[in-house]
Amino acid sequence: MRDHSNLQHPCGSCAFHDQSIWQPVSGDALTMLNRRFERVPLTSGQILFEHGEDNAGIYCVSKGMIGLRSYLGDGRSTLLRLAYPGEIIGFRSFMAAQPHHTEAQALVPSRVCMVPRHSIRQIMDRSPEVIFRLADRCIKEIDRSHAHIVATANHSNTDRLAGLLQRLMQIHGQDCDEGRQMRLPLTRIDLADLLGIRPETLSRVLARLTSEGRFHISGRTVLIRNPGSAAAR
Amino acid sequence: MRDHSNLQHPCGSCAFHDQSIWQPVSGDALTMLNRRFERVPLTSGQILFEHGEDNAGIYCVSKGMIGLRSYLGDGRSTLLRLAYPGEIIGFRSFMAAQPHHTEAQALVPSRVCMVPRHSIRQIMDRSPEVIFRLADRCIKEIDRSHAHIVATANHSNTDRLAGLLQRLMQIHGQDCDEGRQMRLPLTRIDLADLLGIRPETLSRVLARLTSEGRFHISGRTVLIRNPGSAAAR
DNA sequence: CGATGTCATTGACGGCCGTCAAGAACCGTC
DNA sequence: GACGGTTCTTGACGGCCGTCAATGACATCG
Repeated sequence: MRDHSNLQHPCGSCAFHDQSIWQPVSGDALTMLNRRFERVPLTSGQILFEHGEDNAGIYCVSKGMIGLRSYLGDGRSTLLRLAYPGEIIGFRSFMAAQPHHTEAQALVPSRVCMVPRHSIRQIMDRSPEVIFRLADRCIKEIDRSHAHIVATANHSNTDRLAGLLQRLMQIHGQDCDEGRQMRLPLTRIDLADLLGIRPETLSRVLARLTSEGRFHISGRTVLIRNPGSAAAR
Repeated sequence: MRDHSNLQHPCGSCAFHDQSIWQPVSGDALTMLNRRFERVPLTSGQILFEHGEDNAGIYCVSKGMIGLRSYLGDGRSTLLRLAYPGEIIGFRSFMAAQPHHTEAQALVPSRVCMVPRHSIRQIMDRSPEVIFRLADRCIKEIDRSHAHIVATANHSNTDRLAGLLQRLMQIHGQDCDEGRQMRLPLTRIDLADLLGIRPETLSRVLARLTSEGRFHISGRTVLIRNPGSAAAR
């Protein structure tokens, strides 16, 4: 449709290209996006941004897994949620025009794609559709939070942990002779944070799941035999 | 600045007029807003919209208190949050262009101001600033959810209930000889939902707070003596 | 006024969770 | 391979929570 249509889109190589918030960008804005777009590799454990830091832009996870933590006044932190490829992080801080309220850390070797804050405004002016894609991600975040509240109120910690392991297994696991196996990408403390319980309790819930035969857990190795049943509970 | 400047703004009579998402509307859009803007009184217990219903527009609470519930498949529901004057509801469904995922119910006699869905798009086209105000409310909702997760992970139910009662007391209470008093605007079941516990447990936590002397609770009547200390905990 | 249904409290009981503390397993580095 | 630090597990214990069940309080309606 335009004379810029032969320009390559920076998200073009991503599997979730269609879902990218930058997908609607074209024309002049696409040229700008290509110039300012930056791929950032992250080692396991590396901090992408810290609590209190000024917003540098919006990040889209393209590989790996990013953990978002909330820091309390006294230095303690709570893992709030995990972000996977296709998800964007840093948008809360960007939209509120405030410093980050959370810390982002790569929990496995990862890569994110960053678009600087100043460029985003210009891109949005030329491609307003981006705003609605961004709003859509906000909605998803709200839905996720609501689902979390409802799950907390209606399911036992055991069942919620089983569901969490199931989801992690889908993403991080690989099939083997006995079923499906993975190396847990999270510490016990982080797992406990996601459920809102203490690490000691988490150890006991894990032991319970193992003794019930639902999972076989040893250290960071998790195995599910007979992955026939797809439903989590 | 414009020849429409003598037009009255429909939110003008609200105390939180400055914060209204419609505050930036002016000119032609203000005329349209005035024509489509509708004040809806609600009796206590009245349902504003139901789960599964199509979105009719965005509502702004102008008086009273609205409860937002999530319905599960089996008919059980969970009170997710309370909305007070100045807060908007129905925006999730509006922005996602989906039917409502929650049910809104007036928990005390209330009034909301509604702007129909079709008009909002036209108003937004003329006053794009409204979009950013709407986004700001999304951010607030996300922040609220994050604070909820952190509080659940780091505070006992007793302390969280004390904090909730304190906040309710600020809004619904009135000073009396002995301190500050209110009639609880929530059933035990709804209070329990907000904390993610069972009604029976809530009764016991309330009894605990009373026996500790932090509150004096009898039925729906709650009293705090010596309201000197302002902090919740 | 009595009937009815909802809301709220209380008791008993088992089990789960939080806390403290000690020890085991795992990891990196040297 | 030894070391030190972190992570993880386990035990003991008190207390809180979920469940079931029964009772009491309250409002509404006929």
